[in-house]
Amino acid sequence: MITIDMTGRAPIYEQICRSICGEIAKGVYKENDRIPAARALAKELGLNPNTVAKAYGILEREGIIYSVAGKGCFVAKHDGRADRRLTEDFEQKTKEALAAGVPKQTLIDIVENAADENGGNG
Amino acid sequence: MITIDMTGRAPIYEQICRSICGEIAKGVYKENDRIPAARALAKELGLNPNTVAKAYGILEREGIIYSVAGKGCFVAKHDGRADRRLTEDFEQKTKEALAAGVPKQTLIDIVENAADENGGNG
Amino acid sequence: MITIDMTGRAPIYEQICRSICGEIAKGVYKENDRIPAARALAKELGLNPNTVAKAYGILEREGIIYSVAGKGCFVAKHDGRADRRLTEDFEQKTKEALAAGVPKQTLIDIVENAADENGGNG
Amino acid sequence: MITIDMTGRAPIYEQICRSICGEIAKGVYKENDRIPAARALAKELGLNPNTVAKAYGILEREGIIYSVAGKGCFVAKHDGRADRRLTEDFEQKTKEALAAGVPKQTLIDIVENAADENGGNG
DNA sequence: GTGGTCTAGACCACG
DNA sequence: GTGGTCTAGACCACG
Repeated sequence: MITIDMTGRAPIYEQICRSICGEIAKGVYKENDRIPAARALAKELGLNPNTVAKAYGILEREGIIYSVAGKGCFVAKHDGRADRRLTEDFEQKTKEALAAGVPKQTLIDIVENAADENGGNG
Repeated sequence: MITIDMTGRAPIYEQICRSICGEIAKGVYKENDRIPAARALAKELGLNPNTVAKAYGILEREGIIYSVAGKGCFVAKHDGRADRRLTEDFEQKTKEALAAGVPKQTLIDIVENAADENGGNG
Repeated sequence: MITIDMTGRAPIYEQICRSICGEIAKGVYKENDRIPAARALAKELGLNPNTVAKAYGILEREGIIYSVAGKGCFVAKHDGRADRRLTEDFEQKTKEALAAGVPKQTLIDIVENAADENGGNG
Repeated sequence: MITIDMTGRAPIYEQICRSICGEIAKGVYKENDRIPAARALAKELGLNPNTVAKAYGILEREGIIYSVAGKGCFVAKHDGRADRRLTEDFEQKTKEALAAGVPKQTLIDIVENAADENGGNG
């Protein structure tokens, strides 16, 4: 399920990238699975087709998906890239918080609390 | 020590806001302490005075500092706002990662590793 | 209708903020309605675009509006923030007057008289 | 009792003006009473003497006090000017709120609530 | 000297 | 076209 938050501060194309990586990481989209056609997804989400195309182009350049002319886009061989993409921002913000002097334990507490609210997953 | 990462994606004024909040959280700047003059800080960092002024204006509107006409800007009464500002982004990214299906433990491992690299603080 | 009093002592950007909150409070701008483009409004009011941008930036940071890249600014979910903004100064001045020893009834009389002059609204 | 809020947004000289008008309105300073010497008041409040001098100059120009060379400043004949000064800002903010569409009754409620908190005076 | 405001003009990301 | 950011430079109130 690809969802977009129009009110969010993250660019839409970036949200699409992450959303697709999330599905790959969760195993919803497996290796060599076809992902939704760019135009169909754009229509479904009410987005400009160029925006979805941009997201797919980025994922292809990153080696997370590959495109076959006239066939569509497919999930590339798994090597952790999709998973890493989901934690990149988190890692960046972790470093920033630590650099600002926030104690490690404070961050872990935040993760624990958020996980509890999220339904005890993990 | 207020520092700016010109290569970073965060706006300069936002980095200034966070940097000052970090100093407040660490106790470097205490209640009613004067923070650096906007123009002096701009000169020191090689920035336009308006950029620093924007940061100070935001911090004042948020109640983290207050300005006294002709005197400068000072740290307002402590109430955790400065500390919260430092972990807001981290919390947001934590939620996004969890929502994307990243296991809690993966996030904690990232925090632990980053803390080690950061000098074992925490 | 967004209007500015150039002779007033309130900063222009603050007048814009309040004016927009007034339209929201009156229901002229409803949830998810688009507010005027910053540049168009600046042109209409004879202001520098930056001044309007400052107002919009403040309203967004306060959660009263949200911006969508390339689309414009929109009214955020209603939660009374816009309404509160319109009476904040009044409340502050009320407290100051009472603290200075002005009787409550004197203030109410002033409100009644002003309302009559304003066209008997209320 | 003349008091100043250094963290406040109102200029110090204006706070002095109002504070003295408040004492006059309350009858603490009566007609022809001598008000505190500018230099003494500045020392007591930790202010620049020029700031107090500016406030006294304004009150004299407004006819609220009069100065006698070598003797000091004294309360002028009562004619409501001091009282009006205390409600001027309130009246201004009342008009602004009404113009923004705030119902009269909302303002009266705010006055009532503030008066209750202020100790039921009025 | 200090911060607050505004104009002018430029560049950028996003869609 | 839209808002977001930044530089440059000016003027003002305040003390």
